[in-house]
Amino acid sequence: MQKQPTIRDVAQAAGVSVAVVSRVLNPGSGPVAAATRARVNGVMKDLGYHPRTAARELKYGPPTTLGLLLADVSNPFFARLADQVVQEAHARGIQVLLMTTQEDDQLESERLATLIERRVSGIIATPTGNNLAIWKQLQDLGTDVVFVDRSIPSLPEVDVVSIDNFESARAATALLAAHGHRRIGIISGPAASTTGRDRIAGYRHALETAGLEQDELLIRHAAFRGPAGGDAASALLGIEEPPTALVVANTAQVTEVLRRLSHAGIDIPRTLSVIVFEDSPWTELMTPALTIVRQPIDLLARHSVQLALSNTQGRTSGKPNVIRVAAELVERSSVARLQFSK
Amino acid sequence: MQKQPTIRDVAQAAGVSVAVVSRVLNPGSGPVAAATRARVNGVMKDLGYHPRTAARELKYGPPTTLGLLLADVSNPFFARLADQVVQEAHARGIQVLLMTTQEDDQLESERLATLIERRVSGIIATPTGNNLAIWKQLQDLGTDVVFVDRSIPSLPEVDVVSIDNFESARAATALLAAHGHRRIGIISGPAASTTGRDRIAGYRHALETAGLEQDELLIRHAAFRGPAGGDAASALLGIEEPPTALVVANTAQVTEVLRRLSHAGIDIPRTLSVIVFEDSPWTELMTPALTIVRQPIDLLARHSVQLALSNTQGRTSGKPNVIRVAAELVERSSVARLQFSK
DNA sequence: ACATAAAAGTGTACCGGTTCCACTTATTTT
DNA sequence: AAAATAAGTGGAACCGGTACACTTTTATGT
Repeated sequence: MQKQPTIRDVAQAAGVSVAVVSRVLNPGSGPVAAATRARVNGVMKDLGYHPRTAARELKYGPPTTLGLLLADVSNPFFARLADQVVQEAHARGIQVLLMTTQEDDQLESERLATLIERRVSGIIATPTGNNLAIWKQLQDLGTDVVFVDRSIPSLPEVDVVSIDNFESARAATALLAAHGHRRIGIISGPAASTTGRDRIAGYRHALETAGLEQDELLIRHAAFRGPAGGDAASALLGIEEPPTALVVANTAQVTEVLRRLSHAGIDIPRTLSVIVFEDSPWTELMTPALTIVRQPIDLLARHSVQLALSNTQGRTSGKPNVIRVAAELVERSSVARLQFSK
Repeated sequence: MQKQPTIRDVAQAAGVSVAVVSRVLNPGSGPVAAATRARVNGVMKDLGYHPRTAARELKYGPPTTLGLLLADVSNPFFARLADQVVQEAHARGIQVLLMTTQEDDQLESERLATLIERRVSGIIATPTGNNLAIWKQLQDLGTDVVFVDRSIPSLPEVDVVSIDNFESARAATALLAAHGHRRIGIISGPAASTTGRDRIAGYRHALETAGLEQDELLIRHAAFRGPAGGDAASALLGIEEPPTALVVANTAQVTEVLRRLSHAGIDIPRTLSVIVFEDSPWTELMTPALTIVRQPIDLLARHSVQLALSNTQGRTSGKPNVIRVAAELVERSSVARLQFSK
């Protein structure tokens, strides 16, 4: 472990002032003779000098770090979002501080406190729905906050990037209705989540349009974590007149639901048609290949990063941006045409 | 956007010196009267004051940030590793800077430069295998470097945490041999990667022990990215005497391989038994449920974080730590007992 | 050749915390 | 009651860069 050289060590070794070294470090900040520049660069290399980001940041709060606060990263949807966000950020020379909330508001507030102390220039987050005061404070502090995937209705001034949840669920439900299904179940996210609610709304709309009766027993809200999805599936199978089709609109619970269906001996799509909100390569490898709603994660990531950097990169738009990108319904083999049985 | 209050603003508003405010901020750093502490805390809350991490870090390089440099995060294995690492780090009050290399040494070197400038206390990485000089420099600088999953043999002084690749591949191969298979194929990682090589070595050992002939045609190295896995699968199916069993030891290529097998009309396990290195919930939902090698990701994460923080947290062990945790072979239904055909 | 402008380089205050040391006041010891 | 000790607080240097104001050197124009 060697002692780290500072800019003053470099200046001394090169026989120039620190100001010149700083200029070499930041091209464009002032004139430096070519010979001097070369000499300083040589000394920096010899000494193994690297400027400290922390010292730099002290002067002007820097748009060089971005907070990414997700529920978790084990969920493939969030994982791929994180992957894309990191790539987008790196392409702009921005670093990403990754944090998870585990869907816990207490943890969320701790993470947010850390992000405040670090003075990150922007935050991309899947909010739990609480900690309103902190979110507001963040914005007052000038931090660009972007909610991705979900939002908080009582914070309308925050930018949001998500898929069109209403339309996605509507389209999925409509597809099932078009295949003759009259009893269509849905397992969505918690009623407290905007995604959960919006998808249910789209579902209801599709039923209405198709002239189908709405049965509250067919509508299930499940928590994002734990066995909630599986339990909802079991409950759905156990009602008097069980559904012949199911929309699994809670991405985090897709495998739980499928596991339960499998254990219950359900034959997809013969006894139950299924559409899932999930875009893992595995969905195509299943027997049968699953019909899915695919979220364009790359677009979500690109827009999120862009918005999270907007204030600092100029474009101080007055109104909050709400970007809804279209999801794609990919038809495969888990939806059967229902024979009119009665 | 309000102007951010500094410690001096707080001091003035509370009618004390900055030194006192600093002591309030860092309990244990000096005496403060209870009444004063309360007053200062009140002012901090009123002003919405939050100390800047950057300013803090300037004084003493702080063990408060850790770099996590992975190939990518869309691969579920890395995603879950990232998830666990973040949790472990947070539990210790450490933040995680997430970066990806896309398996590209150029990108890797850029990321490493950034990590040096940020003076992170530790780095957990899946190295591409190049950039030896930079890795060495990092260590000289006193950064705790931990390679996870893979390693670089020419850097024996770096800590490594991984599963026992040799033993895992040996056990998987031995299981297939025990089921009567004599033509066992393997698709592993690139020959340049330690995981790729170690797994092949374990495979060879199992064949030897079982008294089976080794056929180089049955051994395939595939890149981590792109269609390499699928191509290897096709090649394997196309040889004169194709295998009756296959070990997919390249986690990143599992779905690619399965997709190709599926397209080729292969019936698992009737015409081909399969064992994959992968532990997604989906493997259990496949038809048939896949026999897998499960990596204890939580252990990998825990040990990695621990080692990455070891220097700063005391324990300046002299020799590099090499931790190999056992992987678990989970038998399900994708391995068939081979009838003696000839 | 001389004025003038541009280029190159220097000194130093500053960013926002932390910490050492000096100093004052209260408490304890003998 | 005097001396020793402890508690509470303030002043200022410092961490490692950046940037402004300023001086010195070199180039340009007529």
